[in-house]
This record gives sequence, C-alpha cells and structure tokens, in this order.
Amino acid sequence: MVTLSDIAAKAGVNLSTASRSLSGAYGVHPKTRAKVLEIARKLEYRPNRVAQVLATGHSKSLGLIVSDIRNPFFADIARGAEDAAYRAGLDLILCNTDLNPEKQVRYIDSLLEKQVEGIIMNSVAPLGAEQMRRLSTITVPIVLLNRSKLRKLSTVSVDNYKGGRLAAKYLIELGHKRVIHLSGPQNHSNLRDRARGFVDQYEASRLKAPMVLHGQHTESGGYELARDLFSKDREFTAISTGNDVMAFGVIRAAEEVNIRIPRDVSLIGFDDVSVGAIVNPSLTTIHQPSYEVGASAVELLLSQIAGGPPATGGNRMLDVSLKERSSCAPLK
Amino acid sequence: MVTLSDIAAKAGVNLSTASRSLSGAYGVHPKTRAKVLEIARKLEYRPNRVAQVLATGHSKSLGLIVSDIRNPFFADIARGAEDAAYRAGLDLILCNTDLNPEKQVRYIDSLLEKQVEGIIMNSVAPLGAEQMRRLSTITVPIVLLNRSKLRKLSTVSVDNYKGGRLAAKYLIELGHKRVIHLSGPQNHSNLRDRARGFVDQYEASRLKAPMVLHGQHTESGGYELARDLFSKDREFTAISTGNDVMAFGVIRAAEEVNIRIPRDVSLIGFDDVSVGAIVNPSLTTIHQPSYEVGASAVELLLSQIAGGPPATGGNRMLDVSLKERSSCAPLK
DNA sequence: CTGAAAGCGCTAACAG
DNA sequence: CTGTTAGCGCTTTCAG
Repeated sequence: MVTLSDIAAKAGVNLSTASRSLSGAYGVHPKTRAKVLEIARKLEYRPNRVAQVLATGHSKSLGLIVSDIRNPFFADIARGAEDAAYRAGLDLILCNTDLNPEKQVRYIDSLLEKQVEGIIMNSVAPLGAEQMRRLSTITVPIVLLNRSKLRKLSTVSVDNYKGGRLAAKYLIELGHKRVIHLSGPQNHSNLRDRARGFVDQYEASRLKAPMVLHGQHTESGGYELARDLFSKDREFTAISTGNDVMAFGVIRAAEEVNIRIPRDVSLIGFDDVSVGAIVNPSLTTIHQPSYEVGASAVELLLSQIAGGPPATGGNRMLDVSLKERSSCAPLK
Repeated sequence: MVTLSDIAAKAGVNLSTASRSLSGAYGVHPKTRAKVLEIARKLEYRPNRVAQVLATGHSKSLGLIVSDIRNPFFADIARGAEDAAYRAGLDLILCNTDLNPEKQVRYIDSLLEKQVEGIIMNSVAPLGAEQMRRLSTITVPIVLLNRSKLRKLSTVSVDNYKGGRLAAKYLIELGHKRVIHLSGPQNHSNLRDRARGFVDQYEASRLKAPMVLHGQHTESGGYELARDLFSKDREFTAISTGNDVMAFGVIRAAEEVNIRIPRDVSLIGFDDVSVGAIVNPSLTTIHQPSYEVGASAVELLLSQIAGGPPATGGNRMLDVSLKERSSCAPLK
C-alpha cells in the first residue's frame, strides 16, 4: 500500500506539501504540485479515506435505514438518495431493519459509531420511551420519512392524508358506497394518515364510514386480509389498500377465488410502484414521488450538515396525485 | 463526544486498560473491567469505528456494486448480501452504476479508498483493457456475479446456460418451433450464456435456430423490441427473454396491440423476480436463487478475507429451475 | 494485571 | 511557498 509519505519521499518534499498538492490547497508552487501529482499517478496512490476522516472529522457518509430494500418503494427511495449523495460526494450505508425495533436501534448505534454525518430513517417502528429518548439525544441530523411529533427531527413525507382522500373521492365518484380499507400496523403513521384521509372523505361525503382492517403491509399481508374478506359474504364493492404491495396481495387472493377485478370489486392502491403498471389488472393508485423523497431527504440532510439545524426543523411534504389505470370500474 | 480517554479518566485507569476492558481481551481484573464497562454504559460511550479501523487495518465493510437497485433482482441480491454481512458484523456500501463504465471505475476506486475488505460486482461492463488491468491489480478480494475469464477473480453465478436450455426445452415440449429470444447488450455474459443455451437446445433438437435480438435489458428495452416485433407480421409463436423485466415490457407491448399472452404468443422470462407471480398473465420463467447469490457472494468474500485467496479462485455456480406459471401455452 | 508509548495515514495550525 | 509539529481516537507491543 502506497501512502502519502511514500509520495512525499519520492518527490523529495515534506509530507504536508504532498498533502497540500493533492488536496488542491493554496500556497504550493505549481511545479512542486505537478511533480507530486505525477508521482502519485504513477504510483497509483489512493488516499486512505479512513485516515482522512479521522483527521478531519468528516466521514462523508450517510446512513439509510429502511425496512426492506426489496420493497420497490424503498428501492426507489434508495436510488434517489444514493444519486443525491453521490452528487455531493458522500456515500450511503444501507440498513434493512424489517421494522424490527432492536435491529433498528442497533443499526442507529452502528451508524453513529461509523461517524455518519446524517441518517435517513424510513419510519420509527414501535420504539420504547427509552429508545425515543436516545433518538432525540443524537447529535447528527436525522430525517424521518414520515410525519413525526418529535419537533426536533426533520421529515420528508408525502401528503398521505390527501392521498387517502383522493382515493376515496375517486371511488365515490365511481359510485362505490360500501368499501373497505386495508391498512398496515396501527403504529405506522404514514399508513394511518392514509386511512384517516380515506375515512374522512367518505364521512365528508355523508356516506357510511368505511371499515378499516389492519394487517401486515406486505404482499402476503394484503393477501391474507383479502382472503378472509372474500371468504365471507361480500358487503363491499371496492377495496382500498395502504400501499401497492398489499394491493398485489389482494389481486392474488381474488384470482384464487375467481373474483374479477374490477368487474366484481374495484381496487385502488397507494405508492405507484413501477410494477403496478404491468400487473393485471394494472393498478389504479395514488402516485407519490418516491425517488424525489429519497433525493429530498439527502438534500435536507446536506443543508443541515452545512448550515446547522434549520430553525423550522425542516419539514418537507411532497404532493400526491391519482394515477388512473384499470383496477377500478364504475358501480353498475 | 465521549472518547475512550474520558472513560479511562473517570475510571481512574490507563487508556489501554480501558481499551482492553471493552474489547474483552485477557488480562484485566474482573473488577476493573466491570467498573470500566459500567462507566462506559453510563456515559453512553460509542467507540469511534473510524479510529478502530485506522488502528487495526480492518474496515469491516464490503462494497456492493450493482447496476440499479431498483431492479428487483438486484434488490434480492442486495438483501441476501446485507443479511450475510450483518451476521458477520460487516456492513455493505451500496453503489449503483447503471452499467456506466466510468461510474464503475470511480466507485471501485472510492471503495478501495474507503479500505473495504472486499467487493461484490454485478458485472464487469465494457471495461477497457487498461481498466481491466487495474482490476486485476487490486489486492482486496473481488467476487463477480457472473462468469469470468479472469482466472484471479472468484465468481458466484447461476447456471445461465442450463437455464437457457431449460426454457427452450419447455417451449419445444409445448410445440413451439418458431421462437424468438430477446436478449440484452451483447457484452453481458450472463445474458449471452442464456441466449446461447436457448439456441443450443433448439439446435440439439434439430429445430431451426431461434433468432436472437439485442436491446436494453430493462422493461422498456423489452417493450421496444417487442413493439417492433409485433408491428411486423409474426412468424413466431413464442418469445423468450433474457430476464423477467424485459418480459414485463413484452407484456405491456402485447397489451397495446391486443396480442394475448399466452393465447396468441407464449412468453417465458428468466430470473423469477417476485412480481412475476402477480403480473398478468403470471410469468413462466427460469428461477434463480437471487437472495442466495448475494449471501453466497458475501460468504465467499469472508472466507477469502479470513484465509487468503482460495487456490481455485473459488467459483460457485448455483442451480436454476423452471417455474411454470401461465404465460406459456401449448401450440394448437 | 496495568501503565507507558508508539503508531495507523492524514490534516492543519504554526513557524519559517 | 514549504517544513515542523501536533493531534484525530483507538489498538498493541513492551515494560513493569
């Protein structure tokens, strides 16, 4: 391994001159620098970032904690975040927690030990009071990917409540009066907001409030909820789900019992993951800009790293919209 | 920030004693150690990993370079790799290159500078001779996720050739004699092997060799190839694709021009990404154990890190199998 | 069992 | 413009 002092020796200059030459700092004779650069190139010198980090105190890295990168929604976010980080010369350490609180805490500690300069977290899973307390003592900036009561943390989220209303409004326009909303774990604030928006819109339209069922917010979670639902006599004409993958589960369940979507029941998702366009029926859903969420989160972090914590706590909320495809039909 | 010397001071011991106590090394009086541990806990001491790395020379981190994490296949691999790394106490730095050779080289350098102890690479995109040379000079172990002629690098791959034959054999059994194989960039060895296996099987069965078309190995790549294909008069009864996402593109193209799969044309993919089960028609495909590929790659790396480079170069090939769903039908 | 001291590779004042 | 000198926080000999 070739180090800075190797370079300095070969160039016949002092360590610090070599350092300056490479870092492009002022106050180095062009000729000296050229020589150093040349030698570094020839020796295929690779600066040891670890040593740099220790010396400067800037790790140039961020942590991204999601529940599961295999969820296409998080993959989009991760990509948006990675691109933004890369542009800024930072890198991303990826962590999958499966919403397991222990893993989550462990990862946070681990990231902190690695001196990351900021953390992006998908969601604060059921953390105990003690864990919450520790979270708020952390000195590096954190951005949460959902709304939060913790005033100190900044957040990037989409307007989940509005999305819920949008979905309901659409179904109402199609004439669906008896509908069901399939949601995820109760403590998941994004999903809760969606459900609340959905229910509120029905009530605002003076219709019977939809039933809200809770399960896992995964494909199989949606599948199981739907199977139960389909096995009873059906009192509903449409299903709305807390996210797209749950809707995919619903589609699978429907196929098994020969219920046709949207002829027999309409279905609307939430997220607009890309495969929604190619499932059959293609999924009508609420679009949210996931790539931008990831990118935005990194930008927020960067500004906090640069300029200290923003006065407001920096909360960013991105807009959502209805993406009409073919899983919903007007009620006959 | 609380450091080791803070702990040592508070405990009234020397820095090195504190270090030993925390690292669990021998030769520390139980009582002393207990005291140190207690104080560390109270102060919420977090060891600075960066300093540890500098001191020990072990970064405890690996790099994973893929083209795009949004490809569900890579998300599976990433998850498998991350889980395996986590179990071993290492972490993964994720890089997306979009198969851009420059980005790829830049990421490799960057990972090396970060002192990663090993690198997993999705595929060596069109690298120039010079880049290839540099690759082979690298001292940390690298595992490639495809076969390679570079004898020095170890690889984890699936039996792509066999998969290609399996797909062909299946189509042949269904009676398809005129088929097309949609492949990706020519230099992509995994896809090339699949195509070769596919063609070979047809020839081995004394049938006309299928035409192989090349495009982007993405959803839109598949879409465009298929659209062209469908716009001409169809001389084929089945399509095989180099991967699943291309097949999804084919489905989208078929829908647009009202060609029904599998009634009008049969379709078989390759990868077995999870959404293949819920697209419509559900995709018959060649299953490959992607999660295991990721996990296996990390294990290979770990053994190389521990025991030095394996004599053989350590090549692992995982098996593939046919996953029958509903996108293929017997030829009438 | 514990302390002292060197050093990992680099940056950053501070002199000159 | 360049050299000297401290560190960054931790591990690891080497003495004691």
